[in-house]
Amino acid sequence: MRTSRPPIGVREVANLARVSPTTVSNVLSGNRPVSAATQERVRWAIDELDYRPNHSARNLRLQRSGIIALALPEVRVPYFAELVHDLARAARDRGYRVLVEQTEGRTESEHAVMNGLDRGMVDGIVFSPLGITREMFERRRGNTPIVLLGERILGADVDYVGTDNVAAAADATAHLIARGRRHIAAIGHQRGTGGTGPQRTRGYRRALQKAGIGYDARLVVRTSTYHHHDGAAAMVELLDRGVEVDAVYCYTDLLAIGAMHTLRSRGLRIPDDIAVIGSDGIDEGRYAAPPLTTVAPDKTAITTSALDLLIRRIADREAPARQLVVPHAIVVRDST
Amino acid sequence: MRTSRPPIGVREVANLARVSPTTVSNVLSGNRPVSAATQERVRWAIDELDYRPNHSARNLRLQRSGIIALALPEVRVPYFAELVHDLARAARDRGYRVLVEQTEGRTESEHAVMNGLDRGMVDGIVFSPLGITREMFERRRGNTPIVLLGERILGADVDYVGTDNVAAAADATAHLIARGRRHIAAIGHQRGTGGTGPQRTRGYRRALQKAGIGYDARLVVRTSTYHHHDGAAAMVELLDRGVEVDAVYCYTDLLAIGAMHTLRSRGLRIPDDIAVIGSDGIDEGRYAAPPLTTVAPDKTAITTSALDLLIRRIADREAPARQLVVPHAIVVRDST
DNA sequence: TTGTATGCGTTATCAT
DNA sequence: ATGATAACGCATACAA
Repeated sequence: MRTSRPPIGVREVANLARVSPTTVSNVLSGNRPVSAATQERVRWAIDELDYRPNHSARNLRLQRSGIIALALPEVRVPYFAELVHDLARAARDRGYRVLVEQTEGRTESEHAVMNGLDRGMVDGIVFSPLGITREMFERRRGNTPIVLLGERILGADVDYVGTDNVAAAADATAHLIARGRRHIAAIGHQRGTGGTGPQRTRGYRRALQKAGIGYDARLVVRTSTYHHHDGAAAMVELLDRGVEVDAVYCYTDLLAIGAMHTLRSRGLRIPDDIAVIGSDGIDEGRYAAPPLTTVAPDKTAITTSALDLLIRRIADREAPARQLVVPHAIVVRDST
Repeated sequence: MRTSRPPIGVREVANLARVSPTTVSNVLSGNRPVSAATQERVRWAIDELDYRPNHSARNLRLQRSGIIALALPEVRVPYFAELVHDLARAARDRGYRVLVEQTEGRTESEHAVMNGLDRGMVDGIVFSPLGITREMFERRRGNTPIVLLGERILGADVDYVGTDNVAAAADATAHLIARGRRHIAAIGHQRGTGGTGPQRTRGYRRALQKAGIGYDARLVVRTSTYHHHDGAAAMVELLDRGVEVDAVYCYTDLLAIGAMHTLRSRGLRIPDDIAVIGSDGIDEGRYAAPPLTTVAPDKTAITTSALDLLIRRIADREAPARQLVVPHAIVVRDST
């Protein structure tokens, strides 16, 4: 079994087919015309020896790896899992494979990603950051092409694809207001001003103001991450504050599902007692109890645009940076 | 900005530090002792030039890429997303990165994975197959180390990590029986005899038999995949068959959550009217309505064992193949 | 402790 | 249409 054969390279194939390595290479790449007869001999030899090109050598020569990295906080968060899925699909169609790099919120990892990982390991990076600042970006070393997702670095000269977080939050909140709710809570705020959290809080406040509803800080609950349990815990905290609440806008679907878990266990009816809207549009929301209303970005647009920008940037590093904003839409289900 | 500097290699660093490329290499790898003074000069030069080793070149030389592939049907299925997460974490600790290869159930993709993808692209593959047969394995070309997950190829000389599917199914069924249920359905069977589906059906039947409960084919529903909607649809079909049912064993948690969705929309109470148990132990189950009882494999054991086997196989391709069975346990929640 | 020379497997340039 | 040769950037065997 598993007998270790000698390594087969273009040379071995060339010898067997009685041609030069160059010709073998050309048969494979189609870079130069090769006569039909020669081509057949070469293909036969390739098959005979079960030759397979060596990726590393080809990379070294071509200065490209055919791999792009997708850097994100955690794959096990469904939104990111779906992102990996979509991007891997789109990438495959364009001849790329996807390496997954989890930052898990570590600043050190985010730095490493910004600085391009190892040289030659990937041709480009699609990066969904948590806490990248403009300063971090500008101190960036290495010139691996990179496209930022979700979190815009204001004023930075960098390719970016995302949604309008402020508008999305305002739309979500307005949706609840349109449903007749007046005591609307928000779950998912985070400290700082740059991240998506604060942006969403801004949209939330904007919608309240537009409707003439006063802002009550006790209705805004911070979370450290965006998992189920954060949403569940935040909802417990919110209820325990004793403020009147008849609706909740959650900054991610996972938070919303966690929050609904708490509501159910407290015997509260959704949406009768409290309406819930999430944000992300993950599949899990369809099967939640009740099915979750959510403000969903056009995910296909995100992945294909990100890939397009990245590939353009790989081809031309001097091209002007582009910022793309993809549309979002409210998917109404039973939770509101 | 983005000015394209000349490429920096060991040579450039060596020149600036007034040493040979060898010494630079040694400073980086620690393979040979280097005097403190020299070391400092080299490090200074590295920093000065912002030198970063070229991955492709190093790979070509060392015949290793530092990347392992995780091949699976779909990342967006939570069980697999959690697998990616865990494996990526474990891999990072051992100096590997993870490339995700989605087969999406295509036989052609599974073949490609079996045959080792491109030579030199990855050092090894962790493969969670859907429809690999023993014959496919034995015709396998290429000798990229591979570890199979979940689905055992009987009699094949291949490294493998998985659970005892028959026992897990029997335990799940027995759990329902212990809860006093007698009309137990099964959702998730698939055609054939080799896959995990048929194995679980076997365990299900075994438990029924042991309890003296007759087997009724109308209680077994096939699904083509393992998504929410398959579970929901299967449950609709099951209820429409008009057979008496007081419990359901679903072959994955996603199926179970989909099934519960149908039950809720039909106004059936869980577990009062129908108890539901799933299989996988995904996080989503905790927040389902009601929280889902499940038979969960020791996921940490799976990922770390798989990685151990793979690394062992990378180091020694002649080592005897090992089959590892990791334990499973029933996590009791409210759905039963 | 450090340096010189070679080759990993491939493709591009320059020749024929 | 095909071949000889060099070079991608690095790490090692061999020398000093």
